[in-house]
Amino acid sequence: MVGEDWEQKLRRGGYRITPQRQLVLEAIGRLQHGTPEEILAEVQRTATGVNLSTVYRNLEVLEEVGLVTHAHIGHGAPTYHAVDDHVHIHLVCDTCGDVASIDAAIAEPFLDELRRRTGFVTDVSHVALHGQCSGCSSASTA
Amino acid sequence: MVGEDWEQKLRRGGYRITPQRQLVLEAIGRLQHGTPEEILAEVQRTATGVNLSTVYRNLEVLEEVGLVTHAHIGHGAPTYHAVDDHVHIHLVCDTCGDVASIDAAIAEPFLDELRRRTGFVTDVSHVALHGQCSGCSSASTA
DNA sequence: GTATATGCAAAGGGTTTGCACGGTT
DNA sequence: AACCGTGCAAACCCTTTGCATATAC
Repeated sequence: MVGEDWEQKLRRGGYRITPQRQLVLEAIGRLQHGTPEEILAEVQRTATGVNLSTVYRNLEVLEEVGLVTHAHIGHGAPTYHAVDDHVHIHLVCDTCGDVASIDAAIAEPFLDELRRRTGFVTDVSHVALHGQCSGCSSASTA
Repeated sequence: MVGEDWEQKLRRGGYRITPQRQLVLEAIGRLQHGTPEEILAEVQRTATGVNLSTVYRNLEVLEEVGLVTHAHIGHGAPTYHAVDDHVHIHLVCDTCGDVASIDAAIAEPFLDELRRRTGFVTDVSHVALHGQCSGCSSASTA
């Protein structure tokens, strides 16, 4: 579930290994992706005492050591996911609210071109595209 | 500055023409892009009495009738801009915080491909890419 | 034993909403 | 005159922070 080296990564960053950190990491692994609140809910299925602010603090730490990332997929809370997941792009439908994922490879040619032209290096896992999913766009065209 | 048909667009949507709506629209035109707070500040250079909640309500209305759009470029407040601006993509540097703009045309081939493969229709003006600008990425590679 | 991490509660930013008044149509 | 829009203030959501306690090292 959670790789063997997560402890290494934390220690290398000067952080301690705590049950809360492990639980947060495992919760993300199980959920695939989730907001801080959702992650807390998942963590609390195992340990009810864990606090929201602990989740926030640990998400920050886990992100700093490269175990998780987050993407902003809408007006509300960001979504966190494990770094070792296959890298994907979020497609957020602003009409029905659905969030789909697609393999990030599809964007590589574009992002390469972008880097060539501007020097900008895109964090692929952080990409969220807004628009309309196929269902909603055909409904509004009809 | 503000096109001639903005009144038309509002009326067609069933909305009234008010000084506040005009001021918000003009402020966005002058700023090119800005958060609700920044737009309020610009509006208040002309009319001090205008309220933040009025700005929020009018941004929503102006967006609904197609006069402005917004993009989320970071953890904080969204950025609004006029629709008749040349359409651009935001490149947000997560290291130095700089936000660059680039003509959206560069993404068209990718977005076309995306639509072909998934049916997802992307709102181009709403795209914000996170990563590192050329300065920061060469600094961290060096 | 010491420094870091946690829980709790309060504070903080950004945004929305209820209500009475004022302005557009 | 009717209804929509505004200002004001309170409420709300999400996130951060101060502080005392607990825990990993």
